[in-house]
Amino acid sequence: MPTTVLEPVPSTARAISTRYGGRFAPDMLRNAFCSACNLFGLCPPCSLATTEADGRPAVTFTRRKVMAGQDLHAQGDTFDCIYAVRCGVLKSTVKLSAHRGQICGFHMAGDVFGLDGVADGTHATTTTALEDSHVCVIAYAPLIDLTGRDPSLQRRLGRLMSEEISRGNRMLLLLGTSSAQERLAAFLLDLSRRFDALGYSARDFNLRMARSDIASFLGLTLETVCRTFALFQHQGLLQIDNRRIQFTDLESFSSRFEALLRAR
Amino acid sequence: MPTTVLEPVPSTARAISTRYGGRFAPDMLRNAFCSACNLFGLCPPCSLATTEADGRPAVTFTRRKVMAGQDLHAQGDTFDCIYAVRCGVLKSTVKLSAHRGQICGFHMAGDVFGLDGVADGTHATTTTALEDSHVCVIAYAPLIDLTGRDPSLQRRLGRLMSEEISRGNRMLLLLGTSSAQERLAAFLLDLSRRFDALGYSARDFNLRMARSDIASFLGLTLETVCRTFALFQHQGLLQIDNRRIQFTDLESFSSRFEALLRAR
DNA sequence: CGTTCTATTGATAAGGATCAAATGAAGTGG
DNA sequence: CCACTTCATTTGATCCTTATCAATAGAACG
Repeated sequence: MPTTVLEPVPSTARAISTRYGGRFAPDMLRNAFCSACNLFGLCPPCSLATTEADGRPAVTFTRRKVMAGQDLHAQGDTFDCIYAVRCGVLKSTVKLSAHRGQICGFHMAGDVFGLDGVADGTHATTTTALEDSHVCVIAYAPLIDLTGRDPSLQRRLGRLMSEEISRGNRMLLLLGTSSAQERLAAFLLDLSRRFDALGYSARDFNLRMARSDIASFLGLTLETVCRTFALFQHQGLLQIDNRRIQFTDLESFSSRFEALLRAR
Repeated sequence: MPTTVLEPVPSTARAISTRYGGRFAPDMLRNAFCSACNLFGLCPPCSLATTEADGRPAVTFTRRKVMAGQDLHAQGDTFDCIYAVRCGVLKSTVKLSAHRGQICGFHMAGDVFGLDGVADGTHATTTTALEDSHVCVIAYAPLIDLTGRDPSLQRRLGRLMSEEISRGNRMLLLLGTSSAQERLAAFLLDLSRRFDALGYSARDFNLRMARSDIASFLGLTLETVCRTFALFQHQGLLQIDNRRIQFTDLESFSSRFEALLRAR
């Protein structure tokens, strides 16, 4: 049967975990249903269609817990598996040196990541947990074997990779052509949509990442991110209290910046 | 047999085609060997292994000529095929509006592109020829069918997509963390390496794209690109004459900027 | 409750954008 | 083949956004 295993919510969890290094944020656990995962149907515990004729699981599959601040894998590590987020949030960074790097993505429940390692057999990014997180670990080789027998899986993997290419291109557009305000607005709107898709509030949520992470992701400095938050607040677009964001009017915020992006 | 069909070099071609809109640049034709193509082995005319048992070609495959300045496909067009460059150079642009866009890649002989369309069945970019170009057009659906029977093709397609993801991430790093000098240097070094791989000179070549294209690709203005070229020339790093680039000492140029990128 | 990260805010500087004008290259039609 | 048009490139002057440097305030954690 398709079981949608939920991690037990630790009873000691605080109402709102605002800070990096906190325990599991309960709201990120609530919706960690396999049915919302982009690999739904692949993991033995959450799918009907993943056992071979002889009853063995078709895809090698494990779970892994990553504590806040810990690396799931580092750039240069041998690639042999991809990941799906069960709960928590992680970031992937491309590093050029110890002092220069760029966060190229944040991963939330249901997101699949690690496909950049397929190209040359080593991970091209370092992935780090922003809060205590659980990931599904899917060995890549057996997964690829399975695609030979399962065209729909094949299509889904292809779509996942393609989506990642397009997402990258949209990020290039953002970094190449937009102001700090536009970048931060686009970032917030993306987050908002993703929270919405997971069943949380789209207009009231807690950022899971530090200002410096947002800055790196957007190609800005953390001071600029701070100032731009302050600006949005002064303009009455949103309320910000440390990591909590509350949009005054999400619709108008959204249309305002989408118009801005389209213009010029 | 694996035939390496070459386009005939038009006898009227000028010695060096420096300008957008010229005829085929002969040096781009010389090495349009299928063996150097990233889809080598897939096209009936250049491969042994692409016919079905009944003798039909396994992959639907055509050629297409794109004149300088013309679009091969536009953003939003229905996706049904991917492309490989036979000769010429093309650019892919993500557009947000008529006035805002970002070039996210230049494609040269042997490059495969168009995989961004797999995700939602429409092309996510507009691809335009910078000079008269020939591309191989490979229908995607039959190609995917074939991967079920050809694991090595499957792996190659996966690697192509993954490589594209990584390339995007490296571009994000460049746009997010580098100065104009670093961006232009990285761009020139990348071009140089690609020309080298195709058998051309790595230190003396003609740019196939306008300053404005380079600017868009690097997230700069064309004036900044001009000034940065001028700066490199004043520093004795290279000679530039319109679109012709000649490196004084490619080794030192390369090590200089790779050190710069790693530092800070 | 002090230590250590993280976030905010201010002052200043610099890199690149913008505006503007001139020069140069390529293509066109007489 | 030349005058003319058009588009690409170069260079200059100025402005503006964002980076940098610096200091303070605020959260989290042992």
